[in-house]
Amino acid sequence: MAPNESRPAPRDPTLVDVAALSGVSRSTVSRAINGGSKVSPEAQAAVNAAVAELGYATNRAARSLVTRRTDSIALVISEPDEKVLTDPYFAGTLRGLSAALEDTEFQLILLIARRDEDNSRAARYLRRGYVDGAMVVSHHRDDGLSAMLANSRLPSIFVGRPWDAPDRLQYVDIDNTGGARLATEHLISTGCRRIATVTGPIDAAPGLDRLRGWREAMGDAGLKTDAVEISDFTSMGGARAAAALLNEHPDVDGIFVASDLMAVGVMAVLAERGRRVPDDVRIVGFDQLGVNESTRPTLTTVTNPVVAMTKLAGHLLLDRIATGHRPQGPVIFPTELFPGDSA
Amino acid sequence: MAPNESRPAPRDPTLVDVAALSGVSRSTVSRAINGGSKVSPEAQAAVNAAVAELGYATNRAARSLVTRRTDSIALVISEPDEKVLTDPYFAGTLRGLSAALEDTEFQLILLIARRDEDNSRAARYLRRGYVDGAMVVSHHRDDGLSAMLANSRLPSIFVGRPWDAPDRLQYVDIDNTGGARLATEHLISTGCRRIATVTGPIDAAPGLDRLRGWREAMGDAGLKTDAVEISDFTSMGGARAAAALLNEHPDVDGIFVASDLMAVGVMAVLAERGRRVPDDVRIVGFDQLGVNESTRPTLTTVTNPVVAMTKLAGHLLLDRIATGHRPQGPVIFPTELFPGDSA
DNA sequence: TTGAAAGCGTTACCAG
DNA sequence: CTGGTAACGCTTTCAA
Repeated sequence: MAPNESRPAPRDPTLVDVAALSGVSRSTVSRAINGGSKVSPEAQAAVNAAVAELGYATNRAARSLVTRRTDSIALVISEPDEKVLTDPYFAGTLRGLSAALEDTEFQLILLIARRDEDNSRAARYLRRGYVDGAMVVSHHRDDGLSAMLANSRLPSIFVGRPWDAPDRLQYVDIDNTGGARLATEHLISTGCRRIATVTGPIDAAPGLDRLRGWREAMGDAGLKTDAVEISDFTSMGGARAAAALLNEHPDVDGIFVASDLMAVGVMAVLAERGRRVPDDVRIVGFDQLGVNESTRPTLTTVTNPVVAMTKLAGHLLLDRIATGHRPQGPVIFPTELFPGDSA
Repeated sequence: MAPNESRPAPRDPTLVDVAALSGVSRSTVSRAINGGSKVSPEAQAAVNAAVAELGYATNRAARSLVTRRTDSIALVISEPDEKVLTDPYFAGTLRGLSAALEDTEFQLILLIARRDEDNSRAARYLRRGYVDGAMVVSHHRDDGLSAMLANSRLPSIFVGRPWDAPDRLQYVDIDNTGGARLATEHLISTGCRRIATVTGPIDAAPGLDRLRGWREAMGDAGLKTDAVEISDFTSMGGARAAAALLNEHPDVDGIFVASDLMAVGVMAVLAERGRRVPDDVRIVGFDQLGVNESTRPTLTTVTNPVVAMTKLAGHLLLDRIATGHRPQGPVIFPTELFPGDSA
């Protein structure tokens, strides 16, 4: 090869190249590539062959420019404290959405909205039209996400009931209240009478709902509902809450901890103070995302089908994007008590 | 408003609109928007005002079409077993990269490459040119990622030494071997003589290197290196390994566990079998990503600055994308022993 | 069923 | 420093 002829500009193949090689027009190639409606079998075959031979891949930007779609959807995580990202719950949402997008052309764009900075960064991004849809998997009262999306044309779905306009926004959720009831009733049925709860952040729905479930069950049983520690879904937070709890209510004999991660911290403090689980204090957690199996004793907990739920949420979102349907009512997943040795 | 005049096609504002409003040409608007070189202060101001008034946002697709950049970078996670995604390590990589992209126009595209499926899915995606760069944060011998990227023009960076062509691929890493030595030497110095190790997967560099560090330290001290359990970085895996270990080597008095998550499982089994930590068996973990604080006793471990490391990796990658420089040599972060009560 | 042609909104080159 | 003009690669009418 002559030195100067050897580098014919390593340009990626385009539609034109495919058209040339397959002997049809650009238009036909385009149709063949997208679902092939109104394309003769011969043309289709020729195009397929050319695509394979050339290693052709559509230029998303060019397509996007004309279709006005981006083929990408955002997973929005709004967390004030970065540490929280450590929760296996988020890993679950990632897996669920990832699974839903698996056989599609959609790509997953991760949007982490730290609240301490200008909280509109994520909102701005979403509004700019850089994604075809948004799935919000964590969201707090003051992040403005639900209000913004309720007033936007961007298809969205919340995992967990949104703070504003839950009637106009589509969401999936688990039965947090029911799950918390289940947990609390289990403690009651095994003989606990002085039952406390360690809650998640109460500026978000899950924290609030699980607290409500505990209250309801306690009320129904005629038990006092004064032993409440508000925490943050982290294991450190759980430890702090447990310490406070033992100081203020030394007589507790059961604790409903609103997440397994917090329960780890609670159990550690209990062990430190010489309280045996379940003999002295019974514990029920919430989430069943793996950590419940690695505590000693293993944790009795409430199931939380995050992966299935976010996968469904992903499908619902894709569906809305494709059909343009209006938001449907919420889908609520049931929860169950998951047996362990801590209660 | 007359019914028919009231909907003037709610088209997003474009460069043309901005140009019209600010009284300059499209070209000038474009320059003003991108770094404003060769733009008079007046023009700049006029454009800024128009942009603000119109709420103009660049159309990424159109820009991408001509610049041939996508302004997005992929975070690639290649894990055979989905469960592993639960590791706080991944949350750390997400935070690090996310932080590096924070003040840029780049978006983070998450690519989860399950290995059981056609393992080329991720590779194909990367090769198609849909991202400007890739950061691989988990990678195993058979996933083909390192070989593919070594032969590709796509700028990439590995977090953790790549399996193939570590000399041609850029990477950042922690001193796994050194950290493991540190841990093991600490066990030795506190009097342990029968020291086992529970390793990570040995088809990936961290698992291998931490095992090597243990071997070196043991060899230097003239101790036997036969108590090795190969595991998988999960806490369940750690539990299984511990059970096997206690059966085969009941006389162990120290264990270097290659990750804190596994250490949780190990400690649970130890507790079950009535072995006290640290009195009967001393434990040192690896990672210090939070879980070390929530075990009882708290875990002595080795620091792993994932967030800082991935953040730096992100900057290095952006730098390469911007300048086109060739891959630099690796950057290795030192590790330290982090005190706890388990050793 | 096919192809020609007209954009989609931006950047980049060049002359002024 | 500025503005005109030509791409960038694709989809989508509209005729044929």
